[in-house]
Amino acid sequence: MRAYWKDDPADISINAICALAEVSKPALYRAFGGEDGLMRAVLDRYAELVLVDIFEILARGAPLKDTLDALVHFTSEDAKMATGCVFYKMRAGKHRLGPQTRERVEEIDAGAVNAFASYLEARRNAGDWNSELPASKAGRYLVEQIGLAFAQRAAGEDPAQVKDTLEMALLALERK
Amino acid sequence: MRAYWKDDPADISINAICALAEVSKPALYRAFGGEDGLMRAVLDRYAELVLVDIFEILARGAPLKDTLDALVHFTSEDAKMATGCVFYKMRAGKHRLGPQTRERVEEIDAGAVNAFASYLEARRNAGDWNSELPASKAGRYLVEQIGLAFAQRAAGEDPAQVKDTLEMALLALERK
DNA sequence: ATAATAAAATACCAGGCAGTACGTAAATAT
DNA sequence: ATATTTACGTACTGCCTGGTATTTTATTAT
Repeated sequence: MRAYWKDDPADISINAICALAEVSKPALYRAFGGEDGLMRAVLDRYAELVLVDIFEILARGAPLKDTLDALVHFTSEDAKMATGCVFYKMRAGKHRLGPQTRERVEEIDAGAVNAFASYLEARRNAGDWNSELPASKAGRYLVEQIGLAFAQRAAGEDPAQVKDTLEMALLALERK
Repeated sequence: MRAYWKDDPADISINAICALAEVSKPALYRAFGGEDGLMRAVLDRYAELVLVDIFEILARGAPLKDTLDALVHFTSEDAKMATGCVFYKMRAGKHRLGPQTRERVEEIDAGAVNAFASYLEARRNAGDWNSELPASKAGRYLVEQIGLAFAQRAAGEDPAQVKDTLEMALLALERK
């Protein structure tokens, strides 16, 4: 997971992972079945270890501004996300994934859109979000913009600039 | 160029290109020196064949709304961009590029930010763009958002959805 | 027509990849 | 204590990669 996190999953070979983990290759194959199984397992672990933080931010049910601030901070400033996000890295190279990993990526993607949409809908009912935008469209938009920010971080861009871009993009939620 | 355009440059081998172009491998090496030289040459050709259209849109000096509409249409609806943009594909996998191609990518990137910024500055002077945003920051923002849209197209997302996302993102230019 | 030269392709190189056959060592069963 | 099973790593497979040495083909000079 750490290797996939620091580098691009597409650039890390099974051989390299075995060396890093000090595990024999057959041991890895016995445990995970193959590269697809390993990546799927990594993604599952990453989801419950890291992505859960994002869902937790939404679950607080805080006012829109606070929530967006927290998301912006987590995405563009949190030190542990300095090399980007495993989920979004895999999503960016979706066509290279095996079937198991790909399916899991799509599940998480859909789940994230949904979680954002539900949160926004709740804020709309709370009178906190005044927009004619369908919540589902806004949820999709959030997922994409956060993905862009993580891609920028993974590319080594200045966190301040990543933050600028993301904050600008999120202005669209308050409009229309 | 067509191969890099349809697929991800990182997924197209020199061997595959030689087969597609019906050219022997040494012939390709004589002409371009290597993979880096080939990609750089492709990028140059692509710039004068396709990217020029974007710069041409800006050069018209049309009102902001018209220009943004044209950019949105070109990015999210133009049929020839259905598989994304060679430049942005290379930029997305920058760490995998050779030195020549990488340098050219960075030049084009900087040039694009500049062209957008200059255009916006001109529209500000024309009283057409009322924003406190520094033009350079807005230029960077535009480059990133167009990149996101092309990445979505390359991933096969519904053009209508790509358009939605990009149009939402561009609202940020009118705000603040 | 033949010899020298230039151009171009075949066939190869080392290295890395995902994945596995197989021999060996450890643990369990009798 | 011995036989059987289970776990495990070495060493290998076939394949593909970017890049090139060598041979063959075409052209030019004599």
